[in-house]
Amino acid sequence: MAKNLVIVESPAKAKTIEGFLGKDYTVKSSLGHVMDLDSKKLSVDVENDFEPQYEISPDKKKLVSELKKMAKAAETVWLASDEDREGEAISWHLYNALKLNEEKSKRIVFHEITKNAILHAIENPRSIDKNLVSAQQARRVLDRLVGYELSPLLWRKVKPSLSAGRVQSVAVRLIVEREEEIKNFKTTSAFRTLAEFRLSEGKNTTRFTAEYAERFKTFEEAKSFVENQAGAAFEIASVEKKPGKKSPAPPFTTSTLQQEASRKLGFSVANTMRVAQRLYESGRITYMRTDSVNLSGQAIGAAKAEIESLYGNEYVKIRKFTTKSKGAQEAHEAIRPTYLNQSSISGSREEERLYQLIWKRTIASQMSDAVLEKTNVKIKSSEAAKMFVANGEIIKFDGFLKVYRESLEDTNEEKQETSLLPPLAKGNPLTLMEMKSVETFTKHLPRYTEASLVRKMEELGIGRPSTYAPTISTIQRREYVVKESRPGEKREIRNIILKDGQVKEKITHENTGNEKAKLFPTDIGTLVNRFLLQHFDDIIDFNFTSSVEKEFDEIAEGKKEWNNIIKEFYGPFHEKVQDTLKNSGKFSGEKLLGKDPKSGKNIYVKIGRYGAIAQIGDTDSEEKPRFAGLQKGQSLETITLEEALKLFEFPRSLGAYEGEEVTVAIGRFGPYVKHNKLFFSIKKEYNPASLSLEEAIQIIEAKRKAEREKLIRSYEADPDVQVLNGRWGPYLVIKKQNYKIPKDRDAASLTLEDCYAIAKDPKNMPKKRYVKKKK
DNA sequence: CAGTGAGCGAGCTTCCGCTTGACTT
Repeated sequence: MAKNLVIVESPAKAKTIEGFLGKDYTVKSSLGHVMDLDSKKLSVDVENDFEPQYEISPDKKKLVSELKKMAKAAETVWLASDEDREGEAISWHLYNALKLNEEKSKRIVFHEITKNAILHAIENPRSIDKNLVSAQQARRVLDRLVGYELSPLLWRKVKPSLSAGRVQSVAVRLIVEREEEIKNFKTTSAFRTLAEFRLSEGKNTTRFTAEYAERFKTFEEAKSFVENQAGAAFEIASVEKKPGKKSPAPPFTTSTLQQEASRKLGFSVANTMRVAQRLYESGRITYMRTDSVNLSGQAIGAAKAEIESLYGNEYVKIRKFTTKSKGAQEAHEAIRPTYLNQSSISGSREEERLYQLIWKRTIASQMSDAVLEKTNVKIKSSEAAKMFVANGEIIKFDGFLKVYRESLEDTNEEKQETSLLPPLAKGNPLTLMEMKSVETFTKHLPRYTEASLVRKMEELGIGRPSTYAPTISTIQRREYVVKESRPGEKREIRNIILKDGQVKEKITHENTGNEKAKLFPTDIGTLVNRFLLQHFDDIIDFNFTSSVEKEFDEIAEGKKEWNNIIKEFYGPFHEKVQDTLKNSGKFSGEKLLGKDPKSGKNIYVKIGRYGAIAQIGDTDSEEKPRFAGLQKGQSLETITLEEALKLFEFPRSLGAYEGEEVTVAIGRFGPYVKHNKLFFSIKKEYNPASLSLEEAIQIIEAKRKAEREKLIRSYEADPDVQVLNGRWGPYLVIKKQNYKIPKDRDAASLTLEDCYAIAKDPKNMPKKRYVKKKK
């Protein structure tokens, strides 16, 4: 057994470090936290100074006992978890879980995974920083108290299984409020007038575009302006040249990597992290969960050498970037290639593309500025009060743009038009080729994508690199928000065109409101947000996290006691929870839509136990109300009385088939046809509202046919065994238990013995995915 | 997810932040 045991957080890191240290060192990883609060209980003693009740995490029991054994045999245990709040707590928990003591254990930290940095760290050990551990404890306890008191309140007042928390509830709030802004946005239009010119004299026939400095509010104004330009004379009034420059973006952090991979490669946030993880594990890139833009000295040196050899010395510019995002803890480097001399790697297509993006961004960050020349030209018309303006931009030196250009963020701002300008001088007469006044509409703020939501959260200091992707998944899994693409609508655009001395009007079309993979709030998300805003606006305040972070910092500095901070928060918070529990009724978002014209009963929509429902009749009337679930795509916000009434037309009888009644209805899994106690789901091609008996029979017969073809083999000797054809190909059933059939076996020729053998092999057991919700 | 879908109603659900797992049916 080695004399020294070093414990880091990640296995990939452990492997690298073991290579640096001699045979006297064994390097192991803790795989993150090893202790946590029991998830089944509150596990915080609110009566007793908020003492947290930690336990060894169930999935870490084996690992901890293994580490304990190794620690016992070792002379010294080096606790080398990351140098931040969470890392310090991990070391402290290891210290306790492994039953270490002061003499036997040492705390070390390093910022670079190089031999020198590790050796230096080992020469300069320290002890565990208890204040930093207390700060982590405060963070942990606060999140538990908020999450585990608010969530059950939601179960009681809104709907079971919901959740709320310091981070996720703010993420949902951002999406809900953006949607409200969009709903309240009033589109207006104005007429932009663009003119295409060329020089009247000389050989250069390059055309260029200029925009008139005023926008017209009405079609009439625009039209009379354009008409007046028909006989006008144009000349260059001024030419102004200004130098400009562009600088490269800093190297990637988790958040910026997620944004760029989304914009440039179309990756979801979760996918980016999955691919980056693989690159990290295969030693291609540095750690992918980081908020640091810092590059190690070694990396900068390698980047410099690479740029020099690829593009030349004039393209090198060494830069030190500093992190400006709130609450950054900087335990790691920026995300960069491990070996900068590899501009590409071989792997899966996704790995190759993501790697290349990281390589380019890192290299570009150490390259020269791009040098630009911006030209602003003003053009005078003899018949107009204001000027036409043209903007040009030429790149005099490309610098970092040779390698990488950051994608533009999706905003509602119009991009300024620039065009390539011919050489122009003051006084040059111009010939008007064409003039167009085009109706343009104002745009609402864009909806969030996964990646732009992460950007916003980082800006607000909410969440951490390790939680961005999981948080985005959580709010979708809870059905607070949905990621969707929606087609836009066609919109008419009025154009006024002046060409060859004639003014014409023309209608063109544009597609507007088209959304791709954007986040939309659901009814539940909107309702929960409204509830939290009404009762706990302080918790979902955008500044809540940053203000508690300040307090955590003071705990870390030893200026405050962690349990006092929690006490100050918990008192009023808990009281509000109790008060809401007692004095506030069900929060269902109930809305009266109108009256049923037939019965005169009220029609409501609201959120029920399983989601959005419509209700006909009043709860307190003698006759019980009837309920019907809303269809996919319908929402409390937008459903009309007519649509709600239609929901009550189910179940509907279509007539008889084979002497049995055929009905159509809508269930938990969508519309279905019922016949002779059997269910047949209705595919999207059919409309359940207008389904005819003929169509229903088609559906029934199609399913029967599939059923008939389902049986591949059965065996007389054992009727419990069947080989069936399912949605994913052939499978085996023995006594209602399903088994996979290995790919190299021919399903149709399996003997009964083969079937038993297949069933015995545990590899063929169906995977029980973590199906938490059974029903 | 290898068949589901309605009435009863007990028991369950939940946070954030560290890390990878064992697979893709």
